[in-house]
Amino acid sequence: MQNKIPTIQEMARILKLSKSTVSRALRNHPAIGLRTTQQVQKLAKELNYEPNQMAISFSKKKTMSIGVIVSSLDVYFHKAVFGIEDCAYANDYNVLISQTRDEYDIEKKVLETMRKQRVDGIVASISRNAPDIEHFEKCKQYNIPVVFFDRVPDVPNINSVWCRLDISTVELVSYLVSKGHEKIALINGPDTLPIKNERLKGYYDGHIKNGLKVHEHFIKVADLSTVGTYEAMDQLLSHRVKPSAIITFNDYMSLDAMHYLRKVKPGRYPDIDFVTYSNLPTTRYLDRPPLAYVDQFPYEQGKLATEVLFRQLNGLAHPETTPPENLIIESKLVIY
Amino acid sequence: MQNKIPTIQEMARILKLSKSTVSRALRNHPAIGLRTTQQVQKLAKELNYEPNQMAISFSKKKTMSIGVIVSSLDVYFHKAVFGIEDCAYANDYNVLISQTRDEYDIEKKVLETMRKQRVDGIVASISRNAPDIEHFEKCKQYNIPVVFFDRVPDVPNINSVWCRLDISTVELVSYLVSKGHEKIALINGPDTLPIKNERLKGYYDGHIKNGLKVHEHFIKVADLSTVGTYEAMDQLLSHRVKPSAIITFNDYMSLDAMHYLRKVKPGRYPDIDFVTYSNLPTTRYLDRPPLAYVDQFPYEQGKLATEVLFRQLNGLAHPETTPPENLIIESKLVIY
DNA sequence: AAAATAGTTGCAACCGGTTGCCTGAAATTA
DNA sequence: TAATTTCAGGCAACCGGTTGCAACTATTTT
Repeated sequence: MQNKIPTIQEMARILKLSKSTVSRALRNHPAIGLRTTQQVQKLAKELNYEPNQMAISFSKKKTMSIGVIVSSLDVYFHKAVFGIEDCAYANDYNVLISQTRDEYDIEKKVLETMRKQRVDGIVASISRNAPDIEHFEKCKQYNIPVVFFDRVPDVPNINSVWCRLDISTVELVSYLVSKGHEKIALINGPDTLPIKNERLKGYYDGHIKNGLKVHEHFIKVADLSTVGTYEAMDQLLSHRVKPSAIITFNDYMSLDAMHYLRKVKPGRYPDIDFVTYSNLPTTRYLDRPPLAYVDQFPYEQGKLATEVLFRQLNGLAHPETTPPENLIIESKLVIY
Repeated sequence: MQNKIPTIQEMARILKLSKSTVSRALRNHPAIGLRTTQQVQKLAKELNYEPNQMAISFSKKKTMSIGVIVSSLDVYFHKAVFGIEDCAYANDYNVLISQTRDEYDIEKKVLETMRKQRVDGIVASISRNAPDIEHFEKCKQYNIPVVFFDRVPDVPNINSVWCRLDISTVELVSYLVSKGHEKIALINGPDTLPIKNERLKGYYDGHIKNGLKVHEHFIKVADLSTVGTYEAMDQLLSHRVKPSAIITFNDYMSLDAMHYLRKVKPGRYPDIDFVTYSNLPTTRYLDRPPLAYVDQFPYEQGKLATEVLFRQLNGLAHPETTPPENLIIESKLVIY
């Protein structure tokens, strides 16, 4: 009942040609005559021939697909994926997405799966609690280039694209100072080893630049859970000296922090101004949204990282003339 | 410099065995002796042998991967993808995700790509404005089963998993009535042909059940843009008789509608209660969130759809005893 | 002791393309 | 006219596994 799926050999049989000729004719190989080429392409169209991608991948040792590893497809990385897709599709590549849920073990597993699937290259943002990147070592052996983005491990000799936050954080502090704030707190994310801690650096630099003294108890670290943020807020606010503005690690944290201040303990403390990083589109619907945020341009990061990846892919044959690339883009302070 | 990637033939050469023996030994084939099997597996471990998935896919005509087609990886479909992944990974399958951005042309393109990649099966939520599903026809020829979920075309003889909304919508109306509302509006999504319009049905049924008359001007249709929602709200509120409660198509729309009422035209109209469908986690941070929402269980839908897909995949050899499945799950009214 | 059986392993085809090299015919040049 | 070049197409190996079947050895049965 079901139609047979046409293959090259089938078409060769029909046209009484060899399959190599058909293969070449389909790709407009110059060695094949015009008449033959047209004949073959006509038949291919009639039969709805579609090349078997599996066979091509196998024979060319190229899957024409790249792997993307992110912690989670939240709004932020979703934007990054769009950038990656746009670049990949423009190069006729497919995209395989895997989420690590920020767990090192899952990251190792999905990386292994991708290697076994023989993706041609990988764009990755490492897990927050990955202690190392040795699991990426094997990609070298398999000649699979890797470009890290956004969360970039702090080791030499890798491809990376990331968005520096220190300068914008200084601006963030300056902005708050210009609004009259002098007691500025920072609730940072977990302090994991392989990733740079630029929010903290910018926080210090911003205080120095504005001639403010840093109060160490204004600096808190929270895991990224709601409860963790509540605890950090609790500690922060239980101190004698209370901040008048808080810089939070990201928008999810700012939501929790604001919620704690205004809903969990309403009226207990004077209101506080918030500023944050990245940006959830839904934040703008809040009655009192954060005053400002630092845009980290996830779309652009994803796109750039993929461009780097393709340069590495094309340069695989000449590794000596294709050194690793490390691109840094500047984040931007956005005031509502 | 780079290590060679070990293959079966390489190991066969080292052990002076045939490659078929090595191949079988690696998979614990009973016909292979214990000593040989152990020997082979020992060497495989030493060499870090990893089977070439491309070669396996090619020779078995199975890619061990399924395709997922959704309009966008927003929060809602993101949950669905988790359900799909959980089920797929449990069956040692990989997942390829593609977003259509709700455009028919992109849907056709990604579907074609997946077919060329020879995914073993597809789980799809069709684009909102897809006029038909004929582009899925070719999957039959390629023996690629398709399971539609969430947005299910209303045609016979397909696999589908969806969540009925009519009963919950009746409950939604009843809930609002119990809160004293008698003038209840509905801002629905675009009325596209292939997908059932259960919100509207439930809206009518709910009015009948509660002995309320339906005012046609309380029923609006908006595209899913912010501006579209603003316009619908504007029309709704410009009428002499104003609603005291509004049912919105989804949470994004409720955010825009509330924003319009409270921020764009503040104080102009008496406040209105909102209820909605699905649920953004960030909604709870609003000062006046919707009172209730209808949970559509995207995770469960995704998981169930994938289970159906695997049953279809396993039944491919016996299509006569594997009829299409159509599962319907019940949505649930959740009151904050 | 011959025959049947069970347990191992190898041979070779196959999956559907790609590609280096060869061949034969036609066209051009010497 | 013979030699050379060009053009068009075919042959066969290859990518790295899987699999049906044959073959060989050792053991058991008759």
